[in-house]
Amino acid sequence: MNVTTPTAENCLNVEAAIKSAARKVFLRDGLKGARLQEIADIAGINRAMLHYYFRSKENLFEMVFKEVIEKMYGRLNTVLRSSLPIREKIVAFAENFVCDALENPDLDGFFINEFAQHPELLDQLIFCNGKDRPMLLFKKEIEEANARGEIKADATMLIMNMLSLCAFPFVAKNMFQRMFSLSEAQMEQLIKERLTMIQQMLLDSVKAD
Amino acid sequence: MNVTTPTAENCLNVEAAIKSAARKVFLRDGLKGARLQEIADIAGINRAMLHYYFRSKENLFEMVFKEVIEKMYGRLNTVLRSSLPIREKIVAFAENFVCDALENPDLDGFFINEFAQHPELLDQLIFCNGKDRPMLLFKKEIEEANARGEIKADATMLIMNMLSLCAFPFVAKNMFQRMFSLSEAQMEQLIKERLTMIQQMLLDSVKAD
DNA sequence: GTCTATAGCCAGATAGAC
DNA sequence: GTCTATCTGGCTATAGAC
Repeated sequence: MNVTTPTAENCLNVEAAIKSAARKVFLRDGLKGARLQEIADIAGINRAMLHYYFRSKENLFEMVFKEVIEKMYGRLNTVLRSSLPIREKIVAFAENFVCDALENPDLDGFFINEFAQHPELLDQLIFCNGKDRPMLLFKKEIEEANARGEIKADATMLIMNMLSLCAFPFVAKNMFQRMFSLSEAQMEQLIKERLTMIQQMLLDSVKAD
Repeated sequence: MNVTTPTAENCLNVEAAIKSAARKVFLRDGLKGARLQEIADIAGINRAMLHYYFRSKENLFEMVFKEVIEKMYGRLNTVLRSSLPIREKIVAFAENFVCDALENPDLDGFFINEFAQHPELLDQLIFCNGKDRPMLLFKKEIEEANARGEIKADATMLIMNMLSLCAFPFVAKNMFQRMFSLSEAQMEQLIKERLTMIQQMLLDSVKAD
């Protein structure tokens, strides 16, 4: 390989570096909190280059955010579109959600915060892009399983409980770590052990009795 | 009453107006997101006056934040320091937490976010002020109830579950409302109905079986 | 494509008249 | 105590040389 840096290739490298850096910083600090200087530093370029490749901060953010949404859809759909029976789907969802979140610990907090701060932006991305909405499909499926008498649960509440139990420890990770003086590793261990318990809680909560 | 505005009284009024305005804006937008201009507008004064009464933005924030912490301690201690038996304490905690959160819907999200963004600031306020830590006392109480065989539950996990089920719907309020197309009133109604269910889930989760 | 320099904006903080 | 005017700094964005 020659070192005469072909333009197109360079371009891809730089773009990839920027996107990677931007994802890191935006996920940690949010739209308002992120600084272009830091993204440029991490990507190994200067601020002017950021504007050359992506016109504006919001542009860059939107791109990162869309990727995060895609990732979320991906991990949700893997389970929710499967043909598992309802109980196993609940268990698989929790497993899937928690394991993915362990790999991207900032993701849930980022999502919740940006949603709270920029509802208008997120509306478009989530509801107006022609995609199905995994959670609404799942809600329907729960209602059908109810009608068939397989489970007994209010669909909206069940989904709320699933997301609460799965996501909150990540959203409030800092708080819990300090509250109980847990190291990073201990916290991760705890969340892994907790998975079995919350799966059981969720199953118990839909038992027709 | 004369209208010749006694200084001291005026001072109190202005200070109270500022604190009230600051609480509103900081709770909604966080430390970084809040604008002094808006706080001044709501308090009916100009920015210069803010700096006259409170030296800096961070000063003002700290005051508001301390009040929020006090409020939290208040609502937690009411239940956690009571002499209720452990099961009833769990039920009462959930009821207390949810009802208080309904009255201050921004509070939980504010707390979680600021905690995530400024851990250093919060350490001092929470752990170094000579107060007891309600949650740690409660953890101990759970462990003792376990030792006596009254319940069977890991203390840390139980507390995580309690906080997750109680707080997450408020933290992710926006998301849930849009996900299920719920109005403000519907969301409030849902959370009220949900209370009984999460109390039952928590009780089920500590049943010694 | 890459850089330096700078424009332009906005927010927090301060000076100083009244 | 209250106001207007201004300073200062940080950040996004752009102009223009190379």
